[in-house]
Amino acid sequence: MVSLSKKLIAPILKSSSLISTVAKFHNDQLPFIPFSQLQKIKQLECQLVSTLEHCRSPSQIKQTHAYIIRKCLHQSSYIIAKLIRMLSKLNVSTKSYGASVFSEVRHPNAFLYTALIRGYLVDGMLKESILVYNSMRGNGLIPLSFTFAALLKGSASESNANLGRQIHGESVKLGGFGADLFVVNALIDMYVKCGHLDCGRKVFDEMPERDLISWTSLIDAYAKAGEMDCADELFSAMPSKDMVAWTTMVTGFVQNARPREALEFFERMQTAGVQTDEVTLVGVINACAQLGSAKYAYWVRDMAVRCGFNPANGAHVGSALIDMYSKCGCLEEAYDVFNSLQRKNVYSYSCMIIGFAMHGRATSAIELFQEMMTTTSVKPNSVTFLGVLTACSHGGMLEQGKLFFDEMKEKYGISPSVDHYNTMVDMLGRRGRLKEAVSLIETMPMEPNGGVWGALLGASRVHGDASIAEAAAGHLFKLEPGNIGNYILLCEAYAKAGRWEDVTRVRKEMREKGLRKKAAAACSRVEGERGEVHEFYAGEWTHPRSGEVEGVLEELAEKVGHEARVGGVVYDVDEEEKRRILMGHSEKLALGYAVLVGGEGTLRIVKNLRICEDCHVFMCGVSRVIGRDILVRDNFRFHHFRHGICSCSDFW
DNA sequence: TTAGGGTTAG
Repeated sequence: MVSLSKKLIAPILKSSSLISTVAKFHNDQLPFIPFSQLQKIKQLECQLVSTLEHCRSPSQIKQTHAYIIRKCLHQSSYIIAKLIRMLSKLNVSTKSYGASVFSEVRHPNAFLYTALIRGYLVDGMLKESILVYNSMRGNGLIPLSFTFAALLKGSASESNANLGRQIHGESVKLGGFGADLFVVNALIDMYVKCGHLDCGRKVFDEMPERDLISWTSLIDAYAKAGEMDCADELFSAMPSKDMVAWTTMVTGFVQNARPREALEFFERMQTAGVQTDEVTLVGVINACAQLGSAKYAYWVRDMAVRCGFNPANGAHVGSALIDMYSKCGCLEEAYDVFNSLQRKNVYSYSCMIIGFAMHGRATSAIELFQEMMTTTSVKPNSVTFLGVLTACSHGGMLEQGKLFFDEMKEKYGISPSVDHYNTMVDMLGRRGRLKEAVSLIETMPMEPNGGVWGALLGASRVHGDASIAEAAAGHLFKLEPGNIGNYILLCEAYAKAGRWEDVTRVRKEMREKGLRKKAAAACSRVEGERGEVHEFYAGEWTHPRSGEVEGVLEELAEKVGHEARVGGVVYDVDEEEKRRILMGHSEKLALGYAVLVGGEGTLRIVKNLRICEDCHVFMCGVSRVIGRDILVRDNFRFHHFRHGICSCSDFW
């Protein structure tokens, strides 16, 4: 790297006469640079800028900077702007280095001022960048379009729409940038990021001319706001669509948990002959992860290879693949991808640790974490610790987990988030240490959320502690008034403690509040014979083969000797009807279908809600009688049923 | 010398 700099700078070292000309000019000993030498100096500037562009570390830049000073070119706005930009790109704070380099330039131009503004903005120092802007104006310089674009971006990052509006006004008044696409696109983006999508849309509608960027950023904004219909409408109206626009739609559907439509869009994109890049691929991979279908997972890997991507080279694609394989129940494949990665970063490690944790492989997760800490320079972040703590929780490793929880703050300076507390409550609760869980909640520096109280309620239910369950449920009823699951958990806790009159009271309360299980919301997916995905909804016998599925389920129930856990049914109906409702749970329908079509190997079901106790018991039994492993992914974790036993040790 | 789409979470 050093030799590269020397090679590029070598011609400058030889041109001493030029250098003395430049020095004299900058020291006001020369009124102007002779035209014959001007071209040559411009060439030297270009060479230095190119050298800077090749720098890959702050020390290389500092070295090059030393050359620049020795050759008296540190007065060149062009060179110094590049230098500040590169420092910023390499995460050197502008305040610590860029600003002092800037201050040595006696006549900075608008480019250099803008570079400094952008440097401060990268560091999140909006105030300082405004000060630089003001001194730029004070020196009589006219800002450039991207000066305003940068300042608008800065206002967006502080969610300061008023400032943004002011800056835009100034750009119109001062520079006549009223129709400049850079400025107007930044304005749209600013409004959107400040949460004023309607204002962004208004600007868009009033634009005399729009480019791909105007369209795409608005489409993305609609997608992120959950308004896919509006996004779709805009996309259709777009006069020409490129890869980024298509990808925005694909990832938009993924962000809104609509993986099927994401894949449909991707198919349309390919039919339209649009190229695919890593970003598109990450979207498609995430869609497959959401579907949880192993077949799709293999399809996407083949496609990636066909498109010429080597997952081993791309951190984004690699991490997404690890996550997808874990979520599709293919842990071995996830680990293969992980091992094949040439460069592993905190994402790849975290994805893999979380993958192990999800599958109950606590020891593997912790070993991987320790490997990361001892053999690499990768620094863990809060998500890495979430994975590690989840692993401890699922693996019942309480003492180890407590140690990690303390260390993450003391040793690594990562303060625990509400999610970390959530995991700790789960970990303690699982071991029946309910009082300790309660005191931990009391020490939380932030308000406990529904997850924390839910973990406590779930644990109280399992351990039959009705009074703690009551307290937790009290908080949950306020935080999540429409969530019927909390009422059910409380009922179960009462039932376990034999407090039947309380069970009746809560059920009555539920009826009075008109709480009903949203039947259509529960959905399970399973792959058919050819890898096609079948969806089943609770209580809906609409699948073309549901008659046969019903028969299979009845047969299985008999073989297993299944006794329905009717306690979980909150409808006020007779026992027989309760049994029928339980038999119509989506994961059972999916299971029945998979058994009906037959096949070998692990049977994989993906559910969008937490698996209920009756289904859990049923799956245990069925795994025993059919002699196949059943893998159910619910919204919390994996349940791996084998020979009548589940990997979650019946705690979830 | 500038801009739009992306990876981890019970």
